Amino acid sequence: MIDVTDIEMVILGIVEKRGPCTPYFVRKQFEHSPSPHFSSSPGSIYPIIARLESKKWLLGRDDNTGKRNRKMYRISVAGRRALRKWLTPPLPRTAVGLTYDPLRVRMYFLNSLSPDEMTQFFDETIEQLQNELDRARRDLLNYDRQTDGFSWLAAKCGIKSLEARLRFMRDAASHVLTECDESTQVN
Amino acid sequence: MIDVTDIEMVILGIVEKRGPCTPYFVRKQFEHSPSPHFSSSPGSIYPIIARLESKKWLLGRDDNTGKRNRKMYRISVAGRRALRKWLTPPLPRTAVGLTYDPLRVRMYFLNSLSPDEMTQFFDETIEQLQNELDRARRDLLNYDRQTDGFSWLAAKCGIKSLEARLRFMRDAASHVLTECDESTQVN
DNA sequence: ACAGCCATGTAATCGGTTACATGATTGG
DNA sequence: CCAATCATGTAACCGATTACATGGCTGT
Repeated sequence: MIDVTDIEMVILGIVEKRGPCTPYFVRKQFEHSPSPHFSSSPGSIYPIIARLESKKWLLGRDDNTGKRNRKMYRISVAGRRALRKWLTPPLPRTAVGLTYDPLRVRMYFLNSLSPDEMTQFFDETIEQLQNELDRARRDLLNYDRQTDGFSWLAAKCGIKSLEARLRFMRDAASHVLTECDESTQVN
Repeated sequence: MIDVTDIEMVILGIVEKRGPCTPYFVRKQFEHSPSPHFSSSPGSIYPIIARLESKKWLLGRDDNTGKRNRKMYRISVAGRRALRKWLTPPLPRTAVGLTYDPLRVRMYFLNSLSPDEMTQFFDETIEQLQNELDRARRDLLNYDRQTDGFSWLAAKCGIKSLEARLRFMRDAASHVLTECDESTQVN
């Protein structure tokens, strides 16, 4: 019985940030997001928007300006209040503390691999990370820092995070692999 | 219908890493983990261990050596194979790409706050981050780098990640707040 | 004509968690 | 003796996702 979920607040935030919009538009925002965390499928978005409407945080009305049958949603005062509450410290520890990192958790179990497989692990993930970083840097160019300052900032934050992981993996690779060399020499 | 979930592999990995153990022991590992991502409650752990047993990746047997009624689980050959497959590149994009960061996503919506509230946001989260970092650094001392190299490495990775986030938040704070000052002066 | 996008929604499922429930052992 | 910890498990729930289903509009 959690108060609010992150995906609820993200959807609410999108409507607040981009102004009144359709569920379809929200869906596209998720689809084009560089972060793959949330699904952009209709079955994921529509029920949550319905929930937000039942909480009276989003107000929906049928929009018949065009020919198409579509529904516009705008944020309510209560919705804005909920969003600001979610943004206001103190944030829950789960929001500030260690985030979940699938790479980190794999590293924890890496001694289940042979030295050769470890080498492969580091080589390939470093390359994949480099690709992700390149992509993120290209994405950053899509944001206009002047008009969309916080989108730019969040994107930059993602890049910094990827950079840190890449740096760590490079360091770890050289440490782990030289240690393996040493033990090979001893044997 | 996902092949395997991360929590399954983490439990499998713990049994592989620490040797045959009880569900209770696995539970305590989660409980004492610095990463709060997975729940350590019985209702979370026991069903997953049962699932792993039904997949024949874990083999359980009643252990009556002591007085207590407990069940020991060990990893099977197939289990070890599954674990190594999970660790072997190419990893899924979701494992290598941008991880979900509750702080980053909040930053994306930060223009919903007033300048004062933004200041508060940065000040308090920076302090919370510093606390988390201190805690993580203390935790690192519990790992013996020699005997438990990859546990140490993973912990270090978590620290590096926290450091990167803290650095970013400090930078962002000064940038955002000086910009606010400028617009105040202009008005 | 028809592919592809706009646009909306539902049903079934799935994985995980909370809350509940039980009892034995151990240390102070 | 009593609190804390060891130790196991189940039932109900919950939120999110996949897969399914429908139909109109648009550009080629």
